[in-house]
Amino acid sequence: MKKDTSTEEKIKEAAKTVFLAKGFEGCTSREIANAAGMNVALVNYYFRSKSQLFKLIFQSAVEDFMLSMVHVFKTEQTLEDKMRYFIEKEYEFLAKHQELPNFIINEMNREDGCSIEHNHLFQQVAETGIFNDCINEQAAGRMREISLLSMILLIMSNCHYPTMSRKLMQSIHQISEEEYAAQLASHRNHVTEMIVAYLFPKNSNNTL
Amino acid sequence: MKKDTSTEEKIKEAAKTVFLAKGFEGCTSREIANAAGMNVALVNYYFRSKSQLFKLIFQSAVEDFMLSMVHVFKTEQTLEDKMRYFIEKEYEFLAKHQELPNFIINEMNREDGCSIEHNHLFQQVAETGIFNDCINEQAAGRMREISLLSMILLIMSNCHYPTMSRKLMQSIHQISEEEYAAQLASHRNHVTEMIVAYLFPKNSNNTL
DNA sequence: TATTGTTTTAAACGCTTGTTTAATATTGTT
DNA sequence: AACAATATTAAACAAGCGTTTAAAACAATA
Repeated sequence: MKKDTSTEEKIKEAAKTVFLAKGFEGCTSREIANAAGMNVALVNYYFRSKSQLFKLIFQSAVEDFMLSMVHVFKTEQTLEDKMRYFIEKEYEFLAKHQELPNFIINEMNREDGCSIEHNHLFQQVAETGIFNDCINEQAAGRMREISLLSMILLIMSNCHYPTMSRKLMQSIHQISEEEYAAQLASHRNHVTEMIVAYLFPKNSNNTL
Repeated sequence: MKKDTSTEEKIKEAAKTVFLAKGFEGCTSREIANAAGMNVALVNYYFRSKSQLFKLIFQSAVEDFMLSMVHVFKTEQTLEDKMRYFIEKEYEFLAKHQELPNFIINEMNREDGCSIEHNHLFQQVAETGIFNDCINEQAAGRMREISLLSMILLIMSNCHYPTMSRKLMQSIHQISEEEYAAQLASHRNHVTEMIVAYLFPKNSNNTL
């Protein structure tokens, strides 16, 4: 039937690149078609509309995010080590997908923008048992009493924001892309130690 | 001469509201004109073009940000108290200007987007002596050795991201706007204690 | 009141947008 | 080889975009 499956896939890939870089309103259907080396009409032939194609890309972007989370939380380690490992992996992941956090947050803020189908994705994270682990450790007095929301916020703030604000920080500090990447690596250590020390006060060995 | 100065000002105010909510590409000249209760042509009559008007709004938004910073750093307190006070004021400020962080970061990432004129604004912050204070305290061993960039990143991450990700967090945790605002208030305390404890290890009295 | 300069308007400009159409090229099936 | 189904194309569509125009309304001055 299909002459070449790759046409549909090529458009999808091009769309992902363009949408992630510029957002829904920041690009055109023709731009996506050109990036895929295809005719404009093919975008709608395969995906009905620009919005529909965007929704597809958005959902898969959210999934990418969640799965990178799930992978870490499934490992067998102490909760503290999971946190350390998670932050490490998150920084690695974000180095490869710089635009992702901004992309998702922008889209959620846009009117008529996409939203995430809550049940399916969040359940996967919950199934790793990470939240129960936290509650148990808190009950045992080995972890600071803190809401799940605050804990997630602490971690995501310190992982995502440094990536999202790259251009802003480069501008403020007048440094190159490479220098900032290097700074990020050392910042990751600060973030890890700071968060772990705060969440697990008794274990922490504060070294100046 | 001018029949009513408020026409120009009304357009500017409407533009600020609309641009902050939707970004440059997310709105139209007509939308701004309508929000101001004016004719489309008047936007270009007073501001030459959509882009020129946007640049004006952008610069004033960046200035708002910087000035709220400068105000805090000018106070007479210990460095640690300045940090506490700064985080407090930043949360207050962001509660009133929720869209600001996202607005600035998006604009800096957009191609052909605005950039901040570095010298003028950053110098004002530097003139408060905050950076010298840090260097001095570090030299005296009262503050952790950490780059200025990392310090700024720590603070901004934990202040800005919780505001920027409001919609995302509401969606993940299935909570209302009011509930999230309440959570933010308690999160601010965690952030303050965590950062202060990390930056000033000797002074910190970790209470679980 | 007549004249000037400024402010506001409705309409139009050329261009780009997302989407559709209708014709053509390509493939798979018999 | 002939036919049907799919894939691809160039062209067109109406709608919306930022911007300009040229005329009208208004205010100030003399």
